[in-house]
Amino acid sequence: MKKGDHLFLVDGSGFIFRAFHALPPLTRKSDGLPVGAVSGFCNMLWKLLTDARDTSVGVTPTHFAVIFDYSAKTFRKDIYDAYKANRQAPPEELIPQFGLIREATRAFNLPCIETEGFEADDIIATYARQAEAIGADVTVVSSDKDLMQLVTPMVHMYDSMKDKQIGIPDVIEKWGVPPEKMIDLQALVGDSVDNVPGIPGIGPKTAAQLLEEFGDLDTLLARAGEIKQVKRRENIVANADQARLSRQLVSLRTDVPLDLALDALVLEPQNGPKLIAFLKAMEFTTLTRRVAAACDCNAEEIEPAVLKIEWGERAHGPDLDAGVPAKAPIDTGEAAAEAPASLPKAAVAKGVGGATPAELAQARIEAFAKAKLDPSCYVTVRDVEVLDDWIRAAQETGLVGFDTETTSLDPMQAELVGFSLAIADNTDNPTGLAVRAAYVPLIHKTGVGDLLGGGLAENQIPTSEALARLKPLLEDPSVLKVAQNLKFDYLVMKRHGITVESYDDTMLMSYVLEAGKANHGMDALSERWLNHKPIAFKDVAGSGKSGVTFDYVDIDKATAYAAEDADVTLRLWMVLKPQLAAMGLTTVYERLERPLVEVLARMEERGITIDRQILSRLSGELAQKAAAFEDEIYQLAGEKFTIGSPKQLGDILFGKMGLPGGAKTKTGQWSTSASVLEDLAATGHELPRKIVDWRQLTKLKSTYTDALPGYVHPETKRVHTCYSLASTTTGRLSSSEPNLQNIPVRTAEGRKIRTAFISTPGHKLVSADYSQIELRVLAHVADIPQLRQAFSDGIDIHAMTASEMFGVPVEGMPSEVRRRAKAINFGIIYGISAFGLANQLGIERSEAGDYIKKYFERFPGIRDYMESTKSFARENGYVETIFGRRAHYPEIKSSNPSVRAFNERASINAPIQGSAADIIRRAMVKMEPALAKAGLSARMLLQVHDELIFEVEDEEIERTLPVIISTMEQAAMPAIAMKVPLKVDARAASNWDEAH
DNA sequence: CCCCAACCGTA
DNA sequence: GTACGGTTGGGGG
Repeated sequence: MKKGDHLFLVDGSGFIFRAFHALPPLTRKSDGLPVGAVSGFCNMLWKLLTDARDTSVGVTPTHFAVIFDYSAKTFRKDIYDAYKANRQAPPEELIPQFGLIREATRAFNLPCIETEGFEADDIIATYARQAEAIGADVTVVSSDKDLMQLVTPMVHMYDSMKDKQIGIPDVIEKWGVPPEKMIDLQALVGDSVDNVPGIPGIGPKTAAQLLEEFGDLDTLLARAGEIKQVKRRENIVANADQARLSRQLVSLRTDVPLDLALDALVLEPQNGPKLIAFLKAMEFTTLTRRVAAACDCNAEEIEPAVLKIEWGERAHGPDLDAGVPAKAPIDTGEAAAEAPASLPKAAVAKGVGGATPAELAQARIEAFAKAKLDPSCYVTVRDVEVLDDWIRAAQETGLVGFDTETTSLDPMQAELVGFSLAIADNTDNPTGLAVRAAYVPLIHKTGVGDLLGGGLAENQIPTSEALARLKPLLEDPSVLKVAQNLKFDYLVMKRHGITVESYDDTMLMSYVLEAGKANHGMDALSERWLNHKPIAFKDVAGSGKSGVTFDYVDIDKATAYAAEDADVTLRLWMVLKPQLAAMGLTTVYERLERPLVEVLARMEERGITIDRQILSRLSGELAQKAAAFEDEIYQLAGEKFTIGSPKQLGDILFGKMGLPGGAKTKTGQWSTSASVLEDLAATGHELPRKIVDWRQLTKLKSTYTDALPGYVHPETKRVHTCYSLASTTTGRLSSSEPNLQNIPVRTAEGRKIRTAFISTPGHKLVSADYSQIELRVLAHVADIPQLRQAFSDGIDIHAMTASEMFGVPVEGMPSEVRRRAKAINFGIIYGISAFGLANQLGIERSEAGDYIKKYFERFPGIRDYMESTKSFARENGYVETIFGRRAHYPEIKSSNPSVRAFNERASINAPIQGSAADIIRRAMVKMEPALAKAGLSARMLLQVHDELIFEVEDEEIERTLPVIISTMEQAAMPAIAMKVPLKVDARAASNWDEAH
């Protein structure tokens, strides 16, 4: 930006309120979505962008941005708790328009800006002052008096509804003071809407008169005694502090940290088709025609955009990513990763009667708790014509419950046995909801006892033919597929060449709503929400020795089971979806859960190569070493026994040999845990040490070197772990079959197992891990100055802690001192207790208590964070991550002190662990588009909580590392601007041990 | 055959 | 002190 340029800053949030009240007849789209303010906004933008010269502004913009309020929580709230406290929730019709106006802004190819902790006005002030300093002209598109303090000879305001420019004389005319005195005037007058107190009995006229007389607020307050009017004098003297506070509240900040520099606001040419697609979706016919004419496009040929905002959604809580700047500093692929699915029309356009989202959700809950499932609506589909009818019905409804039946719970091994579809005929009237469902058997066999090996049962559509019909439905972005634990079905279908597009997952919805509170399995959800106990799998397929795979289940029984599953899933969606909106959790679901389904599915499908030879050699070595220990152990014990049995071992150690017992287990047995054995070893006994070593060797052998080869897939020859998206309270993933998130790394012996995880020829494994992400998150959420500083400066965080606490200089610090500080730092993350810290460090509990006290003295903000987190948890029963994910702790108020304390520690930990989990989730969602955009072929294989592992072609490694690193480091953006930088270390090698 | 307790691998 | 999953031994049915 240079002198003579002209910057337009639009107050987006202000516009919505103003337009809403100024345009009385409520404008609605055909489905009932209210769009009056959006319409006014679009017309205004178009006018300013095309012929600002013909308005009273009289100049053409060179730079342009639209600014929004981020959320109600700003620094002003910290100064004055009551700030904007009595502002009531925006009217129902307004709510969806906040998101739509952001979408409109992006459709106009304009940057859409908001910053956490600041109001739009502060951002506008900051940009305006920066531009002015360069010598550029500024037009603030708003008529809000709060912005009038910004007016100077270079900065004008513009009231777009009255087409009136506002300059210095206009401010004086309206308020009786020049712009630079607006702050003092507002401080005296106050603002009842925003709850700025001001001084009672003083309105604009009196304030202007007083400022005229005394010059400014400070002088006025200092010389208030000179005021003749008794009442007025008393009021001013009594409320001087209130006036000073008010001045603070109304003063706009001009030092807001900005993600986009002024230069990035340069006006870009319009993207005609993109804008037209949006305008068509909004049904703004006049403006669509105008835009089409101006950019020489044929509007007929352009499909309406799929709106990401639906009526009834996002009632609370902002979409943290709503303000993704059109020109993000780093292209994170955010747009590509955005929610593909939208509610089908039939399910959307209701609730226009004015019910709140919470009321809608409650009505659904009640309706579905009463509605009965009707198995007479379940059919078996045995020919293609009938299947086509079902698929056509699903296309028309735009919404279908979907479930696969297979021979295995492992999606990489499972054979597709059949699938089911559920269709709701009258979603507009949930009380009278009728769901019909079909099961399509594909490869069911004849009777189990059939000695001929169970040939195919008759009258089943051939798999290839059925899938050819199903594929267009599953891949149709305009039909929403609803499944329970979709990742499974997604992978099964993917292996048959079908990529499911547009989906929702009821398991993930439940997880977002109730993590920590409830089980998210389908049967439990059904009992909870539908008052219906579904047929148990073991009742149709048996279990254990008498169990069969689903292809041996009788088709009638299979239909009853499978059709019911699809029915239940669809009903659960009807109940859960409105709750997401009502609870303000739609964004968490759409940004952090749903997109991961396919990202994880692809990771699982890729798998990773392990070198079985290395493992088998290791296994032999471990067996030999363990055998040697066994001999010595029997010798020392004086008899043979089952070393692996804690009970028998306890008898030997604490009975026969008479060693002093340490801790007890919860069943009252003497504990034989490693720490107890280490303590005994330290007192000079030989046996305990050998037991510890034996345990390590046998653990490595049984859990890793022996077990891993069994997971190698017979065809791909790779190991395909299964990630669970919904099994932790905090938001972390978990990995199983095999668990690749607990491969040893701490001991040299254990690390050898990592050398068996290898890259394919011509490739390397790249491991990229966040450095100290949880401590960084802590520094961010608790806002600890020393921690923030240390991370910004790249200082050793544990040494810094030690130095703060013990006064030891970082240079030449004894390692023991640092070790203690490190244990304390970890303890803090885990919701520290003196007991736990003492245990960890092997010190007295009183000494550990002293450390904690000292720590809190040096870092009082941490204590504040812990206390406020606990009281939040007690009050609400849950805690939140920085992205709004909830973790529930229903037992936080338990009368059992140890249960209560445990829940308190967990709720202190959850926002930290969970925010870190959210950050890496975001990185994973952004990663594939980022790599694709850079033209790289790297494949993401594994996630280990703070680490991502990729397989990268040798020639691409140098170009890939920076993309991976920056995607991970920027993952919180733009939803959250972290107060500390995130740091990622990455390296490449031919095996996981060397890469890590 | 199923489930639990104890133990231990990871972040 | 947080969050997981896997293996083993051992008890109950």
